[in-house]
Amino acid sequence: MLDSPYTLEDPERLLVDLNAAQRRAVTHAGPALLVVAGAGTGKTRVLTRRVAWLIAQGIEPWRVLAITFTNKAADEMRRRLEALPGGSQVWAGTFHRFGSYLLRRHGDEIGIDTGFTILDRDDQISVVKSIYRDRGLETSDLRPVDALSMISHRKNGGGGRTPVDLTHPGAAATFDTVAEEYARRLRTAQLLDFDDLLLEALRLLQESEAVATQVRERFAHVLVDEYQDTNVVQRDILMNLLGPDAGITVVGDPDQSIYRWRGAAVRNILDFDQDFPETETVLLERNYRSTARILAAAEAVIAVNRERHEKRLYTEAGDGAAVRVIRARNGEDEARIAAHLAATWQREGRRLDHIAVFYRVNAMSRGVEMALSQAGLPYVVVAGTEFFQRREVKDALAYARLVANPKDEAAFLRIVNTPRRGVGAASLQKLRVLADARGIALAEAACSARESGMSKRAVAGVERLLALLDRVRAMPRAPVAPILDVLLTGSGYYATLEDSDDILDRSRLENVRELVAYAREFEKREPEGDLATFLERAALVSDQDGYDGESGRVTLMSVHSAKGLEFPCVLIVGAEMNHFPHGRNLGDPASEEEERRLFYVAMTRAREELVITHAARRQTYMGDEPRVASPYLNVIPEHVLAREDHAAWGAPVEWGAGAGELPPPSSYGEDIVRETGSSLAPGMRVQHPYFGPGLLESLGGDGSDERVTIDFDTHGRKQILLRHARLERLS
DNA sequence: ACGTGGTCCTTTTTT
DNA sequence: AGGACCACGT
Repeated sequence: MLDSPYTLEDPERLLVDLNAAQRRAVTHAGPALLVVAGAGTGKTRVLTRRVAWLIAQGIEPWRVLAITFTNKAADEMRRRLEALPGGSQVWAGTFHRFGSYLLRRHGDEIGIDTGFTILDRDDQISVVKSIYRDRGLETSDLRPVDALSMISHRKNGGGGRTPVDLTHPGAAATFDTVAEEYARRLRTAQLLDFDDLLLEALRLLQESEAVATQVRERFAHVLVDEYQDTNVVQRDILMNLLGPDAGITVVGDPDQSIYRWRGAAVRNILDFDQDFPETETVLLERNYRSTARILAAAEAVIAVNRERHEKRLYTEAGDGAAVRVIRARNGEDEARIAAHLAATWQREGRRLDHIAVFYRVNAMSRGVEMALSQAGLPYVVVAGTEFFQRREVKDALAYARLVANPKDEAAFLRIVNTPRRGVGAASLQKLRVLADARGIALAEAACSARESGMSKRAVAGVERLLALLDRVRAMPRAPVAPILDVLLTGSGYYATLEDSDDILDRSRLENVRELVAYAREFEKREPEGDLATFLERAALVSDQDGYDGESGRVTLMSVHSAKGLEFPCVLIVGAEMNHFPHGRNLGDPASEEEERRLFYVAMTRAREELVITHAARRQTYMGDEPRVASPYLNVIPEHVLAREDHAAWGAPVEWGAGAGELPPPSSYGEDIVRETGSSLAPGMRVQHPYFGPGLLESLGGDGSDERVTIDFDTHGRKQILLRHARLERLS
């Protein structure tokens, strides 16, 4: 690009298109800088420019560490910095990748074998479940996933409340056993879970003076993006990373902290100036992304939160279109409306990849996907990890993991009998006994299968597998794709899928082949990369990594995955009480605030068009249920909204493939509320947006003072001012 | 050892 | 409505 600002010839060029606050951030010279950057204020740009600025000031690129929230963001930053001499030597990546990087090089200093493999969530669950089986634990005392979240909670510094209630008899004892055995198994199998990557990296910096010194001497400046979503372990890593002359820059927005549930501590950003002395704070408040109406709507929602530090976003963009709130009859209609809107936008000349649909839970993508297909609109679901979590892909990777780490228990359990080798539960039980007796990893004990007392057939099966693995390990410095090919062919994995007449196996085969293709691509992209690196990349993909902004398709994703992105047109579906905010997060003020921040994140992704939909009824696993609009929709000032009700008029409406207009909406809001109010009578079952269902006992007052008494199922008897409450009648 | 069918349970978000 | 788990039969 001709006018790229990324040049060292004239560092001032790095600043020309920045506003005053952004410039202050980019050029700051002190030891610690906190950039509080509201949504759409250009923080990514500031961060990248700052790296370039530091390099222009004479810091060697390889002495810069940039921690991003996704690999995608790291790639993006590297791409921009490439224009600078040495720019590609900046270390850019996620915290987990940095942890892995340190441990791969220096782990042995603290007793971690550098040939470790990484355990993902599915693997974690399978390890825990196998502990339950081997130790005779009861899942009714404590669910394996709950044991796991407690283990994780404990490891990452335990922000927030304890995720699981251990007062249930047997739960505490079960947890202790699981936690202890889990740690032991990971250690003997040279496995690190996601939390370990951070925790052990921290321990490395704390316990090895040599490594700490080396790292501190290397990095002259550390930059961290999305600081509001870091946890205390990550903060401690930073504190241990900085040499006396090193600088640190963090960028974030407390209002966009959405990962408390996995240990993120908003306190990190709020207390940054106490953790790092001589901090200067720069506030970015000018929003370059959204129209004034969208911004006003979003601000109204976030303003309800009490735990925040005030900041005021402003935009010089025009008012823009009204934020549309659409009430649909049910979930299917809602999805059809979403597809219809996308089709309309497209007809108006919008690119499909400028349109995004966000949902609170991934399960909601299904309905939207169906509606889009029926409308003939191409779409893409952004869930990068999804591919790597498929059974067949995990199987293939498990083979590779065993090659890299012969002790990898999770990988071993996964494929020891896939395809069938006659090694069932009974055989594995015997192997476990042997492994425990010798204090070695399960997969290691497999080498002594003969001595375990397994059946002849099982021993033969295990030995066939071991021979294959040995053969591959003997391939000297082979690239990854051939390794995978030999494994999948030699094991009979390909053959099994090819010979199957199950339709699903067709696509499984394709997925496995796609993985091999991915491996080839990896080799091209990172010629230096070995098998361990490949496996690390595969283990640490993030959902956004696969996102292509120019796919030409409508983009579907969870709100969490949408973090950091922006789209001209945004649709938020499922804006209903108990769904968004999610029912599980109601009742605890801190969780409720996080839900609201999540909604705020969703809204602030939009540049020009924001449409929020909800359904009057929805099919849930409990059956067809009446739904109440999200309370968030009640705090948005009406003058920025356009409410449309497609549920009020009886008959279902067919919206064909982008044909025609939506049926004339009835307006709702004030009118409907009063209408509903006057039709209320004692004895009715009603639904309140905050208090849920209840029995209407009496009506009183008049005019604007009209009030009702309701005995709520879960909140007891309350008097409610009718003009404040959006009551709905339940059948 | 392994496939089948029935039952129960569950439903958030992800590196 | 879908998946995970168990019991049973081969």
